[in-house]
Amino acid sequence: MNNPLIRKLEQFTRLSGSDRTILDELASTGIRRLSARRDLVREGEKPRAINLMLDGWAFRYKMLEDGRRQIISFFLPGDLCDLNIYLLREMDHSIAALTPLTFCEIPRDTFEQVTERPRIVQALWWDSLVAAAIQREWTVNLGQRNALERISHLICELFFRIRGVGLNDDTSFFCPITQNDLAEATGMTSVHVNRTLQELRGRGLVHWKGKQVEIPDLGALCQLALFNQNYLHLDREGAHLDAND
Amino acid sequence: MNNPLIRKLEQFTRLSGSDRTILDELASTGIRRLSARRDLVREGEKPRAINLMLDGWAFRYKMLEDGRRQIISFFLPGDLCDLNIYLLREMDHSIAALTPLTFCEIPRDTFEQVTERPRIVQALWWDSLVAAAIQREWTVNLGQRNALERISHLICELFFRIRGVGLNDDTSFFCPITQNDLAEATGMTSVHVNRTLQELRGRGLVHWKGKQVEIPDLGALCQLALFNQNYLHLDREGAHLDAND
DNA sequence: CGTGCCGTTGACGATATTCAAGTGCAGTGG
DNA sequence: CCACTGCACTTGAATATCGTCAACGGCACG
Repeated sequence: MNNPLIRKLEQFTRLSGSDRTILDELASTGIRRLSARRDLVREGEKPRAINLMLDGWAFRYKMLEDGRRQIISFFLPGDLCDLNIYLLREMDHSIAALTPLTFCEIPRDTFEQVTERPRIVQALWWDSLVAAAIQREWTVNLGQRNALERISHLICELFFRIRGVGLNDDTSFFCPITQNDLAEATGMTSVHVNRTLQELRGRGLVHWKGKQVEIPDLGALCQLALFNQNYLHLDREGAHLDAND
Repeated sequence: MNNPLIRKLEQFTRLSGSDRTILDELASTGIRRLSARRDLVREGEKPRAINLMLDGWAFRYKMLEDGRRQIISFFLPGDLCDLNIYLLREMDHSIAALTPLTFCEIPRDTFEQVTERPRIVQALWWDSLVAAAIQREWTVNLGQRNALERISHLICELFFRIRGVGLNDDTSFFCPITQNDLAEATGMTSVHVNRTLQELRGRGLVHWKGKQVEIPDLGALCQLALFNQNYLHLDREGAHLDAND
């Protein structure tokens, strides 16, 4: 099986054959499927297990009492949600599938097996530090960037992350986000998202057709978005841990 | 010494005498002082150590190339920044003192001593899960709430967090944030922050005089802010781990 | 007694929202 | 095959929210 978690972690450090075996076992326990737009996890529930996304996209969201909804983050294949989440009594947010989704629920005990593997543990730490950095960058995005920059920045981030697990296609990638989702993720209305995408299309920076997003000139888009990829920590920072086999 | 980290962690679980001794030793190594508005950590630097805030406030921030600045989070006494941060090659954000600050730099080796203590390790995990939840809530705040709700929500959050380490004063607390800081934290201009605070004052919900913030009716403020404290996980969720001594 | 920071105010303008209606397209079922 | 339905996307006009610019007052500090 093609394990996107391995692919992602190897952006940090090269894993050994036995490391990969362990991660493959991890990713084959408790596999579940869910159709699009269904909740995997609901706010208020007791957390059950660690979820690992294998195929398809998902998103974290939170609703306000009056019905407003904010998408807090996107989960791509290879993404883990909330290591050690079972320490909490109840979830403070929900997670839903964006597409038909294949994921696995890793029980606490199973997960603790990988604790024996220092290289994997460090790679997982790297991953959660990056996840935290992404959340911080969303704060910056929502707080400081205007509509055009904000949408552009999100597109850049998704492209780099998708490329990290090898699911891109040169200058384009499959992106199942609707304009309404984009609105909920960027804190704008869908009307304004629509107009902003038209502006990007008009400038020749992004061609979003259906679920395929093409970026003819990534450099130009990054510049417009004030996108600095440093927060994704993609420069093989754990190279000194590389396995030799 | 009155260790605010202990105070904070005991919102999760009761610690034993020896747990507290270890945390007191932790909080007495590498003590440093910094005057207000100076950087503790700069974007681009190699991370050195884990920082623990002991006295005074600090904040994380990030600057865009064109000079715009977003405050990403506030650090109060007892707050730790970035466990395992030394896995990263360079910092993707900066941290500065908001007031004259006393903090300690905990080297990697020193920190790893506490790994022997399962109860402390779990409490630290709880703390970092809460920190992540706070960052998510900021995303919701910036994305969905309007100016009045947004400022109110931030005030509610700060009050609950300050109360968690016992630094509040019944219905008020010391809050060294200027209107300009508030603007950078909430993604508004300082002019609009000013007008929003006047509105809150006019409604009798918040009296912000100098560095003292009074909240006459916390319930009413929470209601206006659509504030739900569940994300702070303050209900002693680790009570089953309580030490007996 | 300046100097600088913080808070405050007014007038004006830009950015984004609201409301309402309409298009195109894929999927469903007669 | 075609009507029907629902969803995603699109458009226009009116409006609200928030930003910009510029100026002023109070207060602490040197």
